[in-house]
Amino acid sequence: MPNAPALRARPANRLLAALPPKEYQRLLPELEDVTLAFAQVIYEPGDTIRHAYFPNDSIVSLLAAEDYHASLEVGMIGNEGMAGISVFMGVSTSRTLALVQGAGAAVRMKSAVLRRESDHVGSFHRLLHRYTHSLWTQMSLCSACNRFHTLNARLARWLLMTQDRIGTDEFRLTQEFMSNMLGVRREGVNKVAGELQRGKLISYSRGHMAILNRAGLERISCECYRIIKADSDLFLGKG
Amino acid sequence: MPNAPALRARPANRLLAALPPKEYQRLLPELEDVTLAFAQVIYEPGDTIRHAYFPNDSIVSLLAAEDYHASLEVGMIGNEGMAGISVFMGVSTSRTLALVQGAGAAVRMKSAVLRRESDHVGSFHRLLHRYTHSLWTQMSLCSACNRFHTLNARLARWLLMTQDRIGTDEFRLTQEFMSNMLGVRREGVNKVAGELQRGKLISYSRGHMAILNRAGLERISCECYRIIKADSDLFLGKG
DNA sequence: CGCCATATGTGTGTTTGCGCACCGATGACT
DNA sequence: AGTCATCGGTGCGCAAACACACATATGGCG
Repeated sequence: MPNAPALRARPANRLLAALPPKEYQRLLPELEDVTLAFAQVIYEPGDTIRHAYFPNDSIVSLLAAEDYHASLEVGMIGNEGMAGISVFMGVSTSRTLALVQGAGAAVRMKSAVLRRESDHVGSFHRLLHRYTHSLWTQMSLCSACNRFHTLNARLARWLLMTQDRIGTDEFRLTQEFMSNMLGVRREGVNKVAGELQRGKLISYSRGHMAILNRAGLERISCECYRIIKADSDLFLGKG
Repeated sequence: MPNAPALRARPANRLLAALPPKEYQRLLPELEDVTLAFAQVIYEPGDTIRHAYFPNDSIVSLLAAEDYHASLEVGMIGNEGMAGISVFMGVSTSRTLALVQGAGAAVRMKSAVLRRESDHVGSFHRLLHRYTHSLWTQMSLCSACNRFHTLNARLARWLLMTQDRIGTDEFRLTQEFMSNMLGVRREGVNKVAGELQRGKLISYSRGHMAILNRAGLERISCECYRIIKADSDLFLGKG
């Protein structure tokens, strides 16, 4: 068992951490440590989903990709969740593009194992149901957010959500990348990111982003950030 | 059992119809016939979900409502599905606004019964999982559709989806209502609906809409319509 | 050190949809 | 038959974001 995190008493992934210790111990042999590289593609539309990924300090983004020049993030998955939830719902081919938005560590589990372990209504099953609902809520909120809120507010929200999941003040990120997530052009991101930088809320250069003033970003961001975070924390709290 | 559709051999709702006959017979005593009125509110954010609704020829829309003047449809539920899927996922309060977009018949089931009947991994459970995934796909596609496609194409898509679920060429529908679904102003709907009417694709007057040329609408609509329909039909076929 | 792919900054003109204001038409109800 | 709330049509100014076209900066690599 070369890559199994056998010595780790408590998982870094909060979804796994919400499992009863006994359940987690049972899953442990099936978990494999992996490192996710920036911009790595996890699933493409039509792909067979071979593994479910539980990020530790990495981030996986789910994208609805219209074509090469029009994509939009529909879900952000960090240590509060899992990528590959379709498998749990009985569908083993991906409908969305899943790619690594923040490099870092994750553990993964074979789809067959996920199916086996969630094929009866127990702690794991219930947890995945709750997580599905949480991601669902995130999706519908972001849908409205993308429609109604200014790019300013949305960028701030997105940066906050990213920082929450990656856990550090600095991370790799280009304007081009952000534009793909927010479904706008790079020039648009340039404009509002420039404003944030001049306001000393963030600082960036050649793909290196730093959050300087979280409180300031929270003020600029729309309510969506708070609501999504509250819902996410709630489901984990109630396990 | 006053309102039970006891004599109905096969259900009009395709989700229920996809159940093995034996399972359906077992659920039958728990199903209650209801008539849903146009614009009736099924759930509001924060509401406890008391029933799950299986439309026959009615339509329930799930809305993300920013405030009174900014709402957006995030899911459309007709005879292929069920409103109240949150209950299945273990959450009994609604996060979205669910309202009747097309008046008609439905059957409903108490939330407690839904929980009981889906609390083990059987046909019903698996079917609801697949439906959850289908609605999920619809949500993410529409999210991108709302972002990238013209109002023209989106209105055509929405009308087609509505007609598929309501089953007739004519139905009640105002521009104001459409604007709430599509997340745009009434004036915007007026503009493109006027074009469709002049092109003899639809005809409408004072809340009465008629589809005159389905094929024409399909040409104008974006691909999203076809993709969503294919995915929806697929999951029911594979039941 | 110099090159170059990558990342960022900026300008111009156009389109889409918003906000507001208002008019006209009509169906339902008294 | 008259009233009135509802529904539909339209014009105008504005803001956001688009498409396209460049200019500039810089880290990494030979």
